[in-house]
Amino acid sequence: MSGRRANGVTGSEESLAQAVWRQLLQRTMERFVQSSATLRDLGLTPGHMRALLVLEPGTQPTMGALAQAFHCDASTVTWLVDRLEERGLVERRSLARDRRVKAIALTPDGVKMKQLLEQRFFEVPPAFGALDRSLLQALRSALVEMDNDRPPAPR
Amino acid sequence: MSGRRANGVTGSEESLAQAVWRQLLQRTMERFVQSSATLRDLGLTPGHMRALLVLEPGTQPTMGALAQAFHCDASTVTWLVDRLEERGLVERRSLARDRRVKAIALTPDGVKMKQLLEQRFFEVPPAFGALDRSLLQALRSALVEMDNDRPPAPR
DNA sequence: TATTGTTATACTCTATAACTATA
DNA sequence: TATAGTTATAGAGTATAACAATA
Repeated sequence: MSGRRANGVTGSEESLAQAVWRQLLQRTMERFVQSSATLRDLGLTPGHMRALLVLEPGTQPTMGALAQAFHCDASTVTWLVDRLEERGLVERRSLARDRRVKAIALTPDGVKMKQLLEQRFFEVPPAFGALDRSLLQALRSALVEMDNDRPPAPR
Repeated sequence: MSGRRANGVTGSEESLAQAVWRQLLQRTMERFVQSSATLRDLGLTPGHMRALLVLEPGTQPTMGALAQAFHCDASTVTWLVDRLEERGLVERRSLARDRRVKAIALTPDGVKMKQLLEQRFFEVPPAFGALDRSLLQALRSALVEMDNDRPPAPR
């Protein structure tokens, strides 16, 4: 696996990028595992977290839009929003223009909880924060490119 | 949030690292979501994946060791290993020195499946592979440091 | 008596299908 | 008739407690 070539890139370069990317995925996976401890502290479930990360203050997506964002079934969103409402983190709002749809908005408590959660979840590891500015900028460009590479319909 | 300071680092530097780290976590989260499609292709569940990523060919951890690695209950490991055995990916081995413990080893099929899975899961995004060698090396050092920063007992 | 792993059981999360209320 | 969301129900995944085998 170490001497292989691809795209005209030499084997050793390929393998460096591969090793670093792998490490990156592994460190971030650990971050997710750690987040379960954070969640316990805040009295939240992974479902709560997922919702709080997607919902933005000032917006009020419909149940259907949330199902799309979460890549899950409509009934699952009903269940999840029930849990969030029980915790007082979101509220269902009926829209006058079409009384079938429900718009989901963060409550003030929900906004606070979201901030708390993001503060902890996205906390920058010291070693990463110490990286050179130029390196971070190059990395950011690459990340933007990766974002553009994504297929338009993420089903 | 943009003008805050920490550790004597100026606000704008702090905020660049923060933004890039956040992007990084978001890209890798997407990678996990994408992996569910890969899993479907391979006929595996997220549980299968988790196990295959942890198990190494040539090693045979005990059930208890797996429970620690997965941060889960002993009975959950029993259940998970049952699923893996049904698929022919692992086998339980009794140890002569202590006939209570079961050692879990990848079967030849399991090794193949692990390779296939890792090939796809750790596939390097082109934009990342195109980064400068020096940048990748700096990043690798930071990642190693992050690894060392981890608390020794990850409960 | 303590430890390793399993079984019985219950709870959470997720999906499918049938339903209610609007449109 | 079609659509947005809910309810009834079933299945996967996870945990707690009681258990069997071994130390």
